[in-house]
Amino acid sequence: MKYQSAVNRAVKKKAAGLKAEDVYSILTRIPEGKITTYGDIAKTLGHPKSSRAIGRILNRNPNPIVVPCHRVVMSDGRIGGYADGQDRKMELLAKEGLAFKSGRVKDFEKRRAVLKRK
DNA sequence: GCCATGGCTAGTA
DNA sequence: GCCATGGCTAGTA
Repeated sequence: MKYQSAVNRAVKKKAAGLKAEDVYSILTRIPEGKITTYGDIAKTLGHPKSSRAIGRILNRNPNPIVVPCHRVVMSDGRIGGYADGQDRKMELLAKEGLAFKSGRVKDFEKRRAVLKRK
């Protein structure tokens, strides 16, 4: 996969510039009891294909106290990852009033926050 | 290469 | 399931 990575690099170079700070900034405005998705954050920041990169950024969340990254789940309502484990993530969400059904957030659509850039 | 994703398709029941 | 994506780091030279 040599040719592909060359192509990828070219494409990446064009798109570049996803700031961790912008990601955290959006997160701090998601209220308790609401959630969003990796993809929604990516789109809001103008990088519709960078959902996975968002996950990587959240993984190194420097300050879990002020940045509630447990409120970010997958696009299909599944829990998604968490540095301290999925169980911990669900525990926190439950505490904020969320419920789960077969591995997914219950009433997923109703729980989605509307994101605004800055 | 690895990954806290997502979207789309084939293939089963 | 498959694979494109993009940010990042370990590990080689």
